[in-house]
Amino acid sequence: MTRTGHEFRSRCSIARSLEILGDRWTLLVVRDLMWHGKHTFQELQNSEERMPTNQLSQRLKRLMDWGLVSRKAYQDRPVRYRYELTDKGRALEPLLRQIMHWGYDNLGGGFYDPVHKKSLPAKQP
Amino acid sequence: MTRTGHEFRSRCSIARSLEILGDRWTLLVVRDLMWHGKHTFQELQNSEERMPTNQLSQRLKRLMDWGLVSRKAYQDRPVRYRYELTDKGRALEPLLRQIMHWGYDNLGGGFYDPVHKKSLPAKQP
DNA sequence: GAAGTGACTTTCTATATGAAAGTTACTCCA
DNA sequence: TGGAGTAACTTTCATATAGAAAGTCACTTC
Repeated sequence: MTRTGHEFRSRCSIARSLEILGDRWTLLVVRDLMWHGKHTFQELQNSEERMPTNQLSQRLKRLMDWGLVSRKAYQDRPVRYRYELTDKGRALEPLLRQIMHWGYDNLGGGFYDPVHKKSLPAKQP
Repeated sequence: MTRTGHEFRSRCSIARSLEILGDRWTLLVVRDLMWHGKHTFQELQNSEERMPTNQLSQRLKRLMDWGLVSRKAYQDRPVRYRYELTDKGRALEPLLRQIMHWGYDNLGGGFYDPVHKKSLPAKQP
């Protein structure tokens, strides 16, 4: 399913995925929606990495454009939104786990997210 | 294993991984080294996506800094290099497969790399 | 009526991206 | 002997994106 009006730079499905996911923030938003129970704009921007609000706004827009995230108003006057992953977004879970796994094994440990929220000892090479 | 002098922005292993891999090009270089038998500078920049040479140069440097790629001269006068994945780099294979898989399922098909080099029919949603 | 809250948007500077051309150190061929 | 070719970069430069900070809007609560 391609977004209307978008031309991919390549026929490779990895290159295509990277056009949407290939930056330092997008997958952190997905992580927070998937595992950390963060669903409002405020909650998302209060993550450890402190994403700038303009980027968060942009990324949420892009994720919605591509159908990975949807939102619905949880109140009117003023309208406020709750963001959630769609099926397409939830399908990123194995990918997220692989990234986490590689980082944990190869970049000196760190948090290992969905399993425990605490730090595990770094693997000794 | 952290690179000397580098401060990660977060303790999350996903955020850490994205500091190294989170852009539109890096994983394509890894893909080409891993599956497409491309090992020289020239071969790498002749990929379908036509990565600019300055970016390729930069990315190879970063990948070497982090120990995901190594190179050795395959000739002197003038010296020319052959790039290869290290174990740490090869450990990205499952991640690459997951990205490919997600893209294939969710972005209208495209090439499905290591298995066949030809296009498969797009999955109908 | 003043302060607070949530969800953004705007502004601004710095860094990164990408296209193109240039450089270096050769080899090969006429 | 000199001109063309080749591989691996580096440099230049215009444009785009990133990131910090402050501002806006539509309320609610004290």
